Amino acid sequence: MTGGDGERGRPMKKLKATRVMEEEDFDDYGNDFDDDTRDGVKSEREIKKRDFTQLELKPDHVNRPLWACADGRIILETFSPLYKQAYDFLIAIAEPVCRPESMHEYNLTPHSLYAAVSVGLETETIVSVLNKLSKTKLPSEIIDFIHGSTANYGKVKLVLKKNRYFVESPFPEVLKRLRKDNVISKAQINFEDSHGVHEDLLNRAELATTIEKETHSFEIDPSQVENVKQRCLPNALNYPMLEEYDYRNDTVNPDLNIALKPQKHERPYQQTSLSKMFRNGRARSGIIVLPCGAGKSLVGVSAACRVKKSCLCLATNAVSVDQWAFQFKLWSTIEDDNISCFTSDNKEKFRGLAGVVVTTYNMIAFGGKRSEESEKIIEEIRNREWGLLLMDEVHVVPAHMFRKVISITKSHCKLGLTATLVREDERITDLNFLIGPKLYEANWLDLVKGGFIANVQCAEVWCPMTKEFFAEYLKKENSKKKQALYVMNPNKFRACEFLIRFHEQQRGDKIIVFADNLFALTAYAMKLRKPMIYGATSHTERTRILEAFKISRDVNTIFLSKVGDNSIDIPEANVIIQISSHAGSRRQEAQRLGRILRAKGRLQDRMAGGKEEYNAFFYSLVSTDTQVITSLPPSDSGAELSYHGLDEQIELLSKVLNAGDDMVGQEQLQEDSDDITAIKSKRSAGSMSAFSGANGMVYMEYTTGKNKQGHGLKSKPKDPSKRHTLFKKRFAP
DNA sequence: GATGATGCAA
DNA sequence: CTACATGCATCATC
Repeated sequence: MTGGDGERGRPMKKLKATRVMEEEDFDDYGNDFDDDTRDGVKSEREIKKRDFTQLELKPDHVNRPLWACADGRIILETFSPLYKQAYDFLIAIAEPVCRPESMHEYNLTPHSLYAAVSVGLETETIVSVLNKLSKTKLPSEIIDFIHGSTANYGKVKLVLKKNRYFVESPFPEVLKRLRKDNVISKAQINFEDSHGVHEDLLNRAELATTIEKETHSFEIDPSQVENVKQRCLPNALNYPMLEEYDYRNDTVNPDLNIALKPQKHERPYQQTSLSKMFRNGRARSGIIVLPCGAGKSLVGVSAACRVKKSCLCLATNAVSVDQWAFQFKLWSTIEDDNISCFTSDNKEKFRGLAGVVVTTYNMIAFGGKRSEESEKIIEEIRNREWGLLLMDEVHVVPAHMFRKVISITKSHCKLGLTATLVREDERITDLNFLIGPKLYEANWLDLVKGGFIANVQCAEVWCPMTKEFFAEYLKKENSKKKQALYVMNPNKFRACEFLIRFHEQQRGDKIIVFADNLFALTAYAMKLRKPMIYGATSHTERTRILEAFKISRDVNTIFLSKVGDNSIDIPEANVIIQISSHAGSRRQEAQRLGRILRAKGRLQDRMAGGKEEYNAFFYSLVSTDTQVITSLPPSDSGAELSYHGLDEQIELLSKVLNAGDDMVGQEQLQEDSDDITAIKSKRSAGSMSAFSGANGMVYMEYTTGKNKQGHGLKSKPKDPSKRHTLFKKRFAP
């Protein structure tokens, strides 16, 4: 770790190999140095790395909350009185690897340290605070690593001037070194060393300050900006380029008349995140991580209000675009003339010198033929110099889209907003250099405690396959049929029905049921006579159903396919039931979880106090094939639920088996779903107590909201004392 | 001018 | 890998 670039890649690599508890992947920056190719060697070294007996304990180690290991790993005790301080500190300097209940693991990486310094922590502060918190004497490797990773920070800047990009530094030797690099030298436009530089471009005042600071610079090809930035990252040349926007002294770009409305105030954590972005009167590019429902849009609008220059706001779809425009008008004093939406069916062009344009990533990055109208507006967007590029839901946009967007638009400052940096593939690997370092990540638990987001009850519901279904399941080769059997498991259906009834009738909740499988979605929705929305549902139909869900007391449950993951906004819902054949992707879960977090924020405002109460629920129904129920108990207690009788189940089974690969005819689906929306949800006065003891048909594994916190979505605490009081455990696992 | 079907892209 | 969903453009219809 003390050595060159090759060494630097190692802590990350190691971590991947040793990861046991979770598929958390924060640290892969495409660093592919692989010096341990033979597995045997690897594991031996691994064992040595895990041997901490050499570490020197401080005498008062009991009072200190963490261990810092020579390989850059940091283990934090969550029960320490200093936990809170240590947590805040670690989140700023290291990447979270794994956060189970009592011990958290973090990893120091060049990137995490880069992010730390970019939000204002100094090298010596990092070392001394870490030392204070550590139970052991800090290994010299770690100290060297921190120094090495932070020493070059701030030496090089990327500056946008009159639509041209310059690499600037007060250190000529640094620039010289950079230009020796292949990628960078190719990107350079003017070869003569431009001390005093581009005089033609600068007015006298600018020139004066340039000379005063003795700044040296060279110009680079705008299309190569991304490559140059990447070469400068910690894992390559290690001169990460600072992108700061001195917006107050920008006399080139016209000001935008915008401010926060006087009565609107940021919440503490929103202020904190903004304070990371705006330091020393400058705006820096980066990513802010806030849970859905914690008010990301206010952060975005606030940022625009501080910069007071033209702002390009990008969202994932047209619905989102309208919402952003609405948020701007809601929170800020922006005049209607100065804000415009740009989507395929709403092409407003803005007049005036400066303004806010809200559009989609697609619209900017679209490669195909454009309508004449679009072409004009796009041209306008290309040619403009944007003060702020606001990028929403940065975690769902593929990297290539960013590349395109960032190379097409010219912005002084980029702010990425996201609910989670959890990813399932490499798509957002590059966010750190495409946008900037993570500036702030809110602590979920703090927001819950503060009543800013919902206190979510998360439960995994294990539904054993019935004998007949499981028998067929084992027989089938066709994976499609297998999946159908899995998801149509009658016990799962009954669990779903039970949960819907319970929440509708006992608590008056609003429920969303997610099913990725269209066959299951339609089957469930039709059997339970609930409205559903899926891809083929028309736009008008969607709004009709959502409106009913929002307003009507009779429509309290809706079924959604994947459409609901991104594009549909349903602030009313506070219960989610997931029917997935396989455990859904983590990102998807986090996203869905976010839906109900938002809702509850508002509810919680209304009913102050009572913070122990759960006010949102997240269920994941899972078919288990590991245990087979030998016979369905013939008790009457569950008779009000569907598929109570064996006959019914057999009938269902044959339906599932007979459903061809084309499943059910689409026309019929369309018709039926139309009917469903017209039908009022059936209310029966059945006693709920009958269900809660029901037949031992389901085993409910319950995980606390606390453990779902942060990135631990998949953790399964085993403590039975924490089970939901609602459910009585019938079978031991 | 809204609405819907269709094709294309990624 | 497939299934599902998306957004944009164009043409046709009411």
